[in-house]
Parts: sequence; C-alpha cells; structure tokens
Amino acid sequence: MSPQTLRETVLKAAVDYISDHGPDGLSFRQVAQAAGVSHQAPYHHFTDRKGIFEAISIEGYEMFTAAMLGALAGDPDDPTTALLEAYVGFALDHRGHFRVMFRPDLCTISDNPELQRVADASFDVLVDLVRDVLGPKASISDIRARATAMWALAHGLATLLIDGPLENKIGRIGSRRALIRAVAEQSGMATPKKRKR
Amino acid sequence: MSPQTLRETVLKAAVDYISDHGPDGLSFRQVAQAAGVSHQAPYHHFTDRKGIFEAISIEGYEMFTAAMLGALAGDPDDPTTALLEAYVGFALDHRGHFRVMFRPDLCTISDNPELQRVADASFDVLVDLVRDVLGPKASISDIRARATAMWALAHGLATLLIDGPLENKIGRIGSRRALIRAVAEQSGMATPKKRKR
DNA sequence: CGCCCAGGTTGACACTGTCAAGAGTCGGTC
DNA sequence: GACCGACTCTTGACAGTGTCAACCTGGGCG
Repeated sequence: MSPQTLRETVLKAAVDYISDHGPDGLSFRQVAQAAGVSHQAPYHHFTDRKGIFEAISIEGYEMFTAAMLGALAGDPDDPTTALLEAYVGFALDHRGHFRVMFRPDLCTISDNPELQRVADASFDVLVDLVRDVLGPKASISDIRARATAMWALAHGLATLLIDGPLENKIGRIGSRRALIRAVAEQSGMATPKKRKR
Repeated sequence: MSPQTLRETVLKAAVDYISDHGPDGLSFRQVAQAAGVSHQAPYHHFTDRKGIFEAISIEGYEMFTAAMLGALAGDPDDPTTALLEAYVGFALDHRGHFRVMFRPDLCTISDNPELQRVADASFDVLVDLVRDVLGPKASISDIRARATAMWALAHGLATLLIDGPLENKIGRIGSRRALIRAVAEQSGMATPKKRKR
C-alpha cells in the first residue's frame, strides 16, 4: 500500500513485533503474511532468519551511535551522565532494536563485516569519551576499567529497565532522567570533567 | 540409567544445553529423546515449555542467593566488591541458569508465586547490603539509587561477559577477580565501609 | 476384587524455517 | 523485434516443533 519497498516493510513489521513481544516468537511467515506477500518473499531480501536480525542490528547500531554522539554534543559539561542517559534512552525508545543487538544467539556480530563495523563505531564513542575524561596521562588499564564500568552500568540499567524486574523492585520510576542522574551520582561517575575538589 | 528421576534428568539436560547453545534452540522433544523417553513424557513434570524454564529459574535463584550470601560471609571487609564478584561469578559459572532467569519472555516471574518468592529473596540480599553500607541515616531515595546502581553494574558486567562483546573489545580478560576489582574501583563503589577519608 | 491415578506411550494437529522449482516482469543487448 | 539473464515473488513440499487427545500400564488402597 505504502510506497515502501518490501524489505523496509518487513523490517519495520519485525521491529514492531519485537518491541512488543520480544524476538523469540517472531515468525518469518507471520511477518510475510502481515505484509501481504507469500511466505517466501522475504527470503529474497534476507538470506536467513538470522539475516533479518542482522539487518535490524545494523540499523540499530547506526541509530545508537547517532544518539550517543548527539547527546554528547548537547551536554558537554557532564558528558558521562549524558552518555548514560543516551544509552538507556535508546534502549527504552528502541527496544525492538536493542533487544536484538545484544543477543548473539540471534545474530553473531562477527559473522557480518558490516555489522562488525557499526558495532565497533558505537563502542568507540564510549572509549573516546573515557579517554577524553581521564586525560592523556591515564594508563591503558585505567581507561579499560573505566570504560568497562561505564558500559556495564549503562547496559545493566538498560536491560534491567527493559526486562522489567527493576521497575517492580525499585518502585514506579517517575522520571527516567532523575533515575539515571541519581544512579550516576551514586556510582561516583557523574560530572567528572569539573570535579569541585 | 542413573537413579535420577526423569524430572531431574530433563532439567539437567536442558540446563546443559542452554549453557552451550542458549535457551532458544532448546527443543522439548530433543531433550526427551536424549533422556530416552517419548516426546510427551516430560509433560507430566512440566506443564508447559515455559514450565521447564520456570523450574530452571527457581533452581537458579536459590543457588544465586546462596552464592551471594556465601560471598558476603567470606569477605566482610569489602562487601560491595564481594557481592559484585559473586554476582558475576554466578552468571559465568551457571550461565545456563542465569540466561533463563533474566528473560521474561521465557518465564514470567509474576506468573509463578514460588518463583516470585525466590527472586525477591535474591534481590533482598542486595538491598540489605546497601542499607547496611549506607547506614541508618541514609534516605530511601539514596538507598534506592545506590541499589539500582550496584545491581545495574553487576548485571551489566555479567551480561556483557556472557554475551561476548566485552571480551572482544576490552581484550582478553586475564583474571576475573582483577577485572571486577578494577571496575569496582573505577566506579567508586569499592570498600565503602572503611573509607579512608 | 475393582478402582483409581501418576507416569508413560502413540497418534494427530497446526505451525515453523527452509529447500526446490517455476512464473512474471523488467532492462539491456544482439 | 527477439532473446536473455537478473530480480522479485509464488507455490509446493519437507522435517521438526509444541501441544491436544486418547490410550496403556502397573502399583497402592478401599
């Protein structure tokens, strides 16, 4: 009906489904039917069931990188918190993509060079920030540990928020911003550029 | 062959499979065949495909709670790092259980009261520790934020380590202990009981 | 004895991903 | 104009899956 190509239609339908129901129940045939084509039509755009997940992943990493860079440009004073916020925000706003991006059983990053490239680009944003924050005198192992800590904090917060248990335990989350800022503060990673003492 | 009951046999076979291949390709029928029974036999022990995952989850949370409590008892000086280590260690040593425990599409915690109970018990270990560390004067919102931060850090580190991307980026991880301690230090959450200043 | 019932079996169903072969429609080339 | 190959899509088939239903079987108990 719309002027979209079948590839785009299928991709969008798949992402929407995953956002609501998770990636596991996703059925190639159902998606095809929803798009109004035969059950084999999508096969000409995605070699495999995996292929569809790889495509979603690539799209996701591109949006992810853009979101993080945008956040850093928008709040240069507290870049760590800004990145954290962008990370978690992306996960919540695009959970269809996010869920797929970090599920190696669905799509193996190393299997697809293009995917590998965009995933590396996302990670570089994080490492560059850490390098910048810690300054030129920081040791490699410090940079490595700090990047790991930041990534783990962001990733953990994102997955816990998406997969539900956090909200049930911590209580209804009023403002996403407030939660993230409180967590960043409690973890001792906020505002590292202008430490007051 | 062994004196185990069929239920135990099936459970163990499923966990082993999930450890190696992830929970998604797991086939009820394959497991039954491996156990040497008909494809319907397991149905008398687990109502559903979900049922098997719920059982694994319950077993997992019990082991999880025990592991964290054991770690806290073993290292009372730096309980935060000890808990972090126990959390990540459990995930790596029992990835078959861990993968299932935090996948609400496989088993919804709120669907099973027993599961809800053991999951709450695990979470209480964390909150109790935070309350203890911050002291009686800490506000509820501080406790909440700190607990969230700790949980997110531990959970993020665990999932990133299990699902692979971390090792490829950060480089070969020599000692798990060393990595965790470095991360705990960088995140400013280690040894909060005896702050030196 | 008769009865029940937990634990196991076989058979069937709809649904899935995937392989294989064929149909229709283009743009380009002799 | 006729031919050809590359795309896109369709139809048909296959094995494998989770699940429903009915049937068997042996042991405990009134």
